[in-house]
This record gives sequence, C-alpha cells and structure tokens, in this order.
Amino acid sequence: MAYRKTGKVVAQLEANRTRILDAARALVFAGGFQAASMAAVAARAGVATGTLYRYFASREALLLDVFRAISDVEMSRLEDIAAGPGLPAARLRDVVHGFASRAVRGARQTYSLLAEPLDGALAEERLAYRRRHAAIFERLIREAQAAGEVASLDAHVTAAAIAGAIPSALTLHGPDNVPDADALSAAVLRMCGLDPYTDIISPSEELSHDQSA
Amino acid sequence: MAYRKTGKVVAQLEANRTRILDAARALVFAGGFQAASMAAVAARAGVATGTLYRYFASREALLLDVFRAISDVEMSRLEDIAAGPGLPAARLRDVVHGFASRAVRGARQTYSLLAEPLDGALAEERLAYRRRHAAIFERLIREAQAAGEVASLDAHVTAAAIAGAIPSALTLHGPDNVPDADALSAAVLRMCGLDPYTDIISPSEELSHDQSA
DNA sequence: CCAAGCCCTGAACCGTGGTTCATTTCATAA
DNA sequence: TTATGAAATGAACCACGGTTCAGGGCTTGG
Repeated sequence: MAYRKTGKVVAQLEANRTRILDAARALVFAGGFQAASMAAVAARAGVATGTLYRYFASREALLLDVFRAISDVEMSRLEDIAAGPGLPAARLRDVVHGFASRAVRGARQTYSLLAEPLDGALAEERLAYRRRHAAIFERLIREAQAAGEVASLDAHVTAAAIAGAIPSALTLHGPDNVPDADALSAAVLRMCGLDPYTDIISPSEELSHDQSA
Repeated sequence: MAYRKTGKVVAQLEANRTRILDAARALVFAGGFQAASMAAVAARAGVATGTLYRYFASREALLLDVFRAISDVEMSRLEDIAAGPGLPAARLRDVVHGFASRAVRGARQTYSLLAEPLDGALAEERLAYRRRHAAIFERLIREAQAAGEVASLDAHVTAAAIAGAIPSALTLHGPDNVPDADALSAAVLRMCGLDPYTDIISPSEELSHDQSA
C-alpha cells in the first residue's frame, strides 16, 4: 500500500465539494437553476467541468443538493413556527405570514424554488417541497378545528390551495411587482376564516371575554 | 403566368393546417406539450416533418397556437359567466366554481395548461392566461366590493391568490388524487368572505330580510 | 527519490430533437 | 402535352449542453 487518504486531503475534498455547492447556489440565486450550467458552476468554483463529476453523479444530482440546501432552510423556519407555543390558529397565522414575508423578501429565490420551469427530479423535489408546505398548513388547520378556533372546512384542500396561492400571488405579476406580505397573508388566511388583525381567542377564554373585535 | 392557386388547393391547404393543429392538440391532450414533438405531430397528421414548417414557423409557434386554441375556449366560458346576469358576488362565485369544476373534470388538460413545465414563449403564454383569470376575478371582486357584497380586501392580491390556489390544489397531490370541485371552490371563495352554500343577498334586499343563515 | 495510485483537467464526444433544403410530386394554364 | 412553379418529402444537418476519459500533476509511504 503506497497511498492512503490523509486528513489534509479529506479536508481538501470536502472543501472542494462545498465550493462547488456554493458556486452552484450562487448561480441559482442570481439566475435560477437554468443559469447553473455545468460549465458555469465549474468556472465559478474554479475547477474543471470534469471535476464536478467526482463530487456529483450528474447535473441533476448537484442541483438536487442545491435545491435541498435552500429549501431545507426555508422548511425548518416554518416548522419551528408551527411547532412553537401558542394556539393552533395563531401558529397557523404566523406560519402563513412567515412563509409569505420570507417569500416576498427573497422573491428571486422563491421564483427558482416555486415557479421556474423545472424537469425531472427537480420537478419532483419541488412538488415534495410544496407538499411539505401543505402538510404543515393542514396539520395546523386540523388542530385549530379540533380546538374550535376555526370553522368547519376541508383541511386537505384548503392547505393545498394555500400552498399554491402564495407563490402564485408572488410571481404572477412579475418580479418587479411583488405584493405586500401583509396583504398576501391576510388574503390567504381568510380561507381559514382567520382575520390577521384581530386576536385569536380560544373557546375557553371566550367565555370570560366580551367580543371586543 | 402559368400557375394560380385555385379554390380547391386553398381548401386543401386549410384542411392540412387544421389536420396538423388537430394532431398536435390530440397529442397535447394525451401527453402534454412535451409529448408533441414535431415528429409525433407529423406522424399523427399524416405528413412529413418538413411539411409542418410550411404551416408554422417553428415548433413553438405551432404549440402556441394549440395553447391558444385550448385556453381561449376555457377563457370564454369564464368570461361568459362573469358577464352574465346576477349580483357581482354571485357571478364571482359562479366563475370560481366554474373554473374549478371544469379544471377538475379535465385534469389532464389542466395540467398541461397550468402546471406542466414549459419554456420560452409557452411559459409566457401561460402567464398571460393565468393573468387573464386573475383579471376576471379582480374585476368581479371590485364590483362586489362596490356593491357592498364583500368586505374590504385587497382585490389585486386576492385575485392572484385565487388564480394560483385552484391549479395548486388540483395538481399538488397527483392526477389520481384530484379534489372535489365543490370543496375546492368553497375554500377559495372563503378568501372573499363568501360562503357558497348561502344565498348572496344584496344590501338593499338585506333590509327586508332577516338573516336566515 | 521512487513507485503507486488518486485527483484534476478540458477538449472531444454524444444523444436529442428541432430545422433545413435538394429532390420529387403534383396542380395549373397555355 | 408540356412548361411552370407551388407543395410535400424525409434524410441530413446542426446547436446545445451534459458527460466522458486519456493524459498530466500531486500526494503518500517506502
């Protein structure tokens, strides 16, 4: 045996992988997945195109990792809110508002994740991403219903509608005409009968309060 | 002059054009735009691939015509409802329900028009198509607001949200898990504060009615 | 310093599907 | 019947971008 991977080399390899991923992410951020050609990624990462294939099986695999890296950040934010304290309806409101405001802020990135034309495995991944959104909404709607905080409605369908309404309102009129996050979440929340500007009062509290809004 | 297009030839040419368009439409209906390769269209129409270019400048131009042919039918249905008699809120409800039920019925075609990955001019056309939907919703919302039939809300954003919510709910869980049109339109209409199961009563009528729902 | 193997390089390769165009077929009018 | 030109044909062409791989350089352990 005349060769064995030493620690320094392993670190170098990991650094390369990271640099490639970062380069791809930067390109996606600036111009969408479409802009992340293998040639462009390699150039930006400062390596040859062939090198990319030592770290990723294919362009699709590379972009899938990029997609996951970006979307996981977004999902965990929403999941944190969803799992937080407070009444279900309030958490639902906060999740929707959080989604909308984050999406509005990073409209360019939102477009890539949710509206840019994608094929194959990336399209699948986006679908899964959107389904994860819908699953969060659906669970909170059911909890809120069980707690009597929102009226009877089809949680499954409503959740899917919310998951599409936000990206749609965000991208429909172009990147230079992005709606206000408050107006957007207000419109969407009305699907659940929630008014974002009034306090959410649990049924038990309601007994000791007058209806002050 | 030894040649002049005779009536029979002109008719033949028109028939060919129609046959090509029909072939493309059938392929799109069965497998989406993606399935409508020039070779497939030519084979189905019974002509050579080169012939297609005597009638359409490019594949994109051909598919654009197909898209318009399909979407114009859909749009005119909705416009008919929107321009019909009745109170604005009722027409809004009918338009939304009409859109949802037609979309649910022709889920395969809806997918092509609204969810299949498309590039270039076709993506543009789809955006325009969805904007036309939103424009109809927005106008009706404004009319309903002016008539005092729905509460204050951001008509522009809400309309865009509706335009996205319906396709989303329709395609999110796959073609074999299509939601119920009634549940879908009910969820969406709630964004405008409308309950599809109760009559819509104009403010003037309201004076002489008790609130019976 | 050397042998052995790994990693990087980047120009060449290749599959795909839209597009072209020289050739053939057909309709027209003298 | 024949000259003229339009229409159809379909095999060849081409662009594009992802992928490959033979060759050069570097790291390791002796």
